[in-house]
Parts: sequence; C-alpha cells; structure tokens
Amino acid sequence: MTPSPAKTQKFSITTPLYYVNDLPHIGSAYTTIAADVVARFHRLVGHRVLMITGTDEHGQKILRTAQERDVPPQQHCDQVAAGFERLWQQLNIAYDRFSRTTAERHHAIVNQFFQRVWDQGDIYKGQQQGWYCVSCEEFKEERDLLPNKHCPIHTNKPVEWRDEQNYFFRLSKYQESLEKLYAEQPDFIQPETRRNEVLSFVKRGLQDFSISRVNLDWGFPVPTDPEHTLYVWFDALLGYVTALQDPSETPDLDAAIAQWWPINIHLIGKDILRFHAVYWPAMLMSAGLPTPGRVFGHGFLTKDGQKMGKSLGNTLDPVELTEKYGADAVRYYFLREIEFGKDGDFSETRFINVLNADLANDLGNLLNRTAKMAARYCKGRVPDVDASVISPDHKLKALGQPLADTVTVAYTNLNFSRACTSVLALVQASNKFLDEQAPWSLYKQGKQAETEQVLYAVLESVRLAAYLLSPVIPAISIDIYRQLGFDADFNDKSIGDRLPFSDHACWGYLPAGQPLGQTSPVFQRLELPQAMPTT
RNA sequence: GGCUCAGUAGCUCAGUGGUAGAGCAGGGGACUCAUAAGCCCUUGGUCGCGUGUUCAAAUCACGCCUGAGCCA
Repeated sequence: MTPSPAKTQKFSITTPLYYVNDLPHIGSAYTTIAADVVARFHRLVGHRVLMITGTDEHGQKILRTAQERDVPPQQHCDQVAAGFERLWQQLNIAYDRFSRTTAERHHAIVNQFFQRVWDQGDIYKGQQQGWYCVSCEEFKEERDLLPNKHCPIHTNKPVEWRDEQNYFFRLSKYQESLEKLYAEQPDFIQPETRRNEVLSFVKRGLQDFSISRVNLDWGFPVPTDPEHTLYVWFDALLGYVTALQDPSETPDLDAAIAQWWPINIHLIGKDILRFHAVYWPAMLMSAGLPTPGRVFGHGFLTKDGQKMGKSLGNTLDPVELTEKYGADAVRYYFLREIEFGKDGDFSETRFINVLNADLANDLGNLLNRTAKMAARYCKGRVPDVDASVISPDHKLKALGQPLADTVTVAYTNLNFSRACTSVLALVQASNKFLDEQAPWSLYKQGKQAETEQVLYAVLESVRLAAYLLSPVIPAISIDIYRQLGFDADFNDKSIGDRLPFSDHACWGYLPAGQPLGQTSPVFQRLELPQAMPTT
C-alpha cells in the first residue's frame, strides 16, 4: 500500500526568480500559478516535490530604482520581495523555497560555482564595448536601437555607451555540447516554437558573453577580482541551486545538488528564454553539473486584446484581481482559458463567463443539486451502492474510469487547459445524466434503489472531478470533499499520503453510507461589472 | 532584411487527404432536484487570399496578405 521510499519519485520545479524592480505583475502570477499547479499535481500523485520561487535582487537597475525611491537597495529589495510573498499567500501558492539572491548563503554558492567555472578555464578578461540598456541589463546591437539611441523595448530610456574591462564566459566552447543536448533531449525546450527560436539562434554561432560589470556595487564581487561585480544573470540563475538546500544547512554546492538536482522543469516567460535555454545549460556544463530536464517558456498575457503596460495604463493588478474574485477563480481562469505556451488574453467579461459556466453552473450547481437530493432522499448519507457492481458501460463510470490517465498526461505535458476541460466533460455528462434519470421522479415513484444508484454515480463523479482539479482549485476541492463527508485538506503537502492517488483517482472510491457534510454553494455566481445593454 | 509560428462560428480554440466541429455568448422549448443553475433544440463559417497536386484539400506544394515572435 505505502510505496517504499526508494520508489518515491522526486520532482523539482522552479519559477523564475523575479526581478524586484517593481511589485509583481500578472505575468509573474501566471507563471507561479502554473508552477504551483504542477507541483500540487505531483504531490497528489505521491511524489516528493520541491517547488522553488524567489526574487532576483542585484543589478544596476535595482540600485537605480532604490536610489530613485531614496531607500537603501537592500531595504528596497526587502519591501518588494515581501510584496511577492504576500501575493503568493493570497494566490495560495504552496512553494517550498523562496530564494533571494541577496541572501548570504547564496553568495557562498555563487563563489563555489564561479570557482569551478574558473578552474575549467572558461572565464577570461576582455574588453566590452557597446550600448547598454540598464532596464534590460543587456548589451544591444547598434542596428537594433531606435534612432534616438533608445532601447526598442524600453523606449523611454536611452542606452548607455560602455567601454570597459569585463570578464567573459567562454560560451562559444559549448556550441557543440548545447546542440547535442537539444538533439538528444528534444523536449528540453518547449513549446516547439520556442525551441525553434533557440535552435536558430545557436546555429548562427555562439559568442562568449560578459559576466561582470565595473562601477557597480550592487551585486557580488568577482571572487578573483573584487573590482568587478558579477553580472546579475550569472548570480540570478544560481539562485535555483541555492534554493535546493534547506536554509538551516551550511551552504555548499555539492550538498545543494545532492538531492534535488537536476531540476525537472524550469517554468519561465518567453522573454528570458535565452538565459535559461542557452547560457544556463552551458554554465552548468562548465561547472560539471547535469543539465535540467525541461525549460518551458509560456506566452504573454494581454488585456482586452492589448499589450499591457504601465505607459498604456492598462495593467491588470494581480492583488486587486485576487482580492475581488478569490484565488481559485484567478487560478482557474488563466489555466483553463489560455493554452499554456501561447499568448493569452484577459477580459473581465470573459473571465466572469468562464467562471460562471464552469465553476458555478456546471460543477458547483451539480454538487449542490445532488447533495440536496441525497440529504432528502438518502438521509444525508452517500447512497448505499457498491460501485464495483456498477456496469462498466454505465455512462459516468465509463467516462470516469480513464479520466485519471487523461488528466495525468495533460498535467505532465503542462496542458492545463486540457486537464480542466477533460474533467469538466465528466461534470457536464453528470448534469445530463441527472436530467435523463430524473432521480426526483424516481423517488416520488418510490423507486428508492434506483434513486440511490443515480445519486451515487453523480456524487462520485463530482468527487473525482474535485480530486483531479484540486491542483488548480484547491479551496473549492476542499469544500467539495468536506460536503461529501471527507476530512480533507488539499493544501496539505502530504496530500499524496493522506488521500492516495491510487484510491482517489479511481471512479468508484466514494464510500457507501458515508455521512455527508453541510451543503452550500462552493462557488457563487459572479455578476458582470456593468449591465450589458441587451441588443 | 533572414527565420519561426499563427490566421477555422461573435469570442476562445479542436480538427494534418474523404459529408466543417466543441465550449462560451445569442435565440427558442420542455422540465423542476439545484446557485433563474441544468437539459433539449437552434442561429451562426465561400476554414486569410490565389494558383497548383489529387477522384477528393481546412489539411499537401508554391506565391501573396495580415498578425505575433526570434535574430546576443
């Protein structure tokens, strides 16, 4: 019954360590929700899981932002990092580690890692000349600049001319090794379109890149030459490694990678693909560490079809959105409605329509109508039905039995939308089944056994739906499980032991005769913000 | 400029050679266990445009248009 520890699989996943230039935006929330759902699914299956998120706090841009705010940089970082943590609480993100790159322990890991790369002969001093965009923290090609020497991404900020000694990482040396990695591990970069981008980029030939800056004191000094400061990306990526150790342990690179390395999935936005899919594996190869399993670059979000931006004044504040609608609603909308990997849109009307249709009308109301009948017709207990004798041809059983496999494949492939719609198909079929069978009529005709059979099949389908959707809508799933008479907490990280997948993912698990809990709607219908004129 | 991806119903998308589909939104109906939810029926598309290959093209080839992205 209980799997032996040796058989217990490990699974590690990261979000980016978010840049603390500003408070979290909806895009960071989107990535983090997705990572949380994957982590929760693996916990449900019984895997040992480590989910890492955190903040990237070094670099010139941070320093300048802090100066503009007239606070010391560390204080600025503390404040913004706290804002991220608050949002993750609000969104019910069950991360295991919050990695901050200004942590002292991180410094120790960075030094050790640098030393390995240095010993490998992959770091050398050179001259870096070019136009630098502080907002990107990147050098730009002159031909890519706008006519007034502004960065094409940060059009309100001029780029700065730099002519300085920098340390370089010998990326060019890893051209072949990287190409081999991409060939041997075709799903290393996902989705396909992102992979194509990286392949064509690498194919053109890799150049060494600068990993240090001068005249900047917000960052770690280069261990071999303290006049120089490590480039923010070099230390930021290593935040994933630092996070692998419990904060109470003495920081040590070998100890850090002993248990959880390599990371199974790095979830990122498509904007930081190159750092994760090219620079990062090369750095790891240089230091002699195995490369990660997958790098998945998801799409961007738009609002009402338009790019979001502060200058456009059409940003979507994740804090406000979550306060207004709740964590489960926000989580469900973005995962159900947007195909992960592609760009997606938020519109409030659509948001409300989807949530009402799926969570209130289909799922919530299904439980509500069925539980109330069970309360009335079956004395408040799960109907006394032996699921094992229900025919495999039974409509709901036939749909419910293979569902766990379908959903497992979907979650594993980060196809959240498919996971949600597959489960909803069972819910929709259950609503239809109820109308066809009309247990209220059966009951009035005194057909008690038939009534109970119908209600059992539907309650069981709702239970299975709640279980399989629990990574996405944990609070609603808890509520459904409690109404079905379980003592359940899907936020418990040992959920895979408490409510084992091998039992609960099977249609027919609901124990006959189990006393039901109090019935109440699990998701209230939302009202459209303004009465739409009916035309 | 080079390359990649996308363009199918009002919206979001599935559909990779064989009679155009789903969900949501819109319209109508019957029911009543339920959150005025659910169920049934229904409106709606020369599948971006053109040429070609084929008995047969949303699907394959070529060209073009539009949009998104990558090119340190």
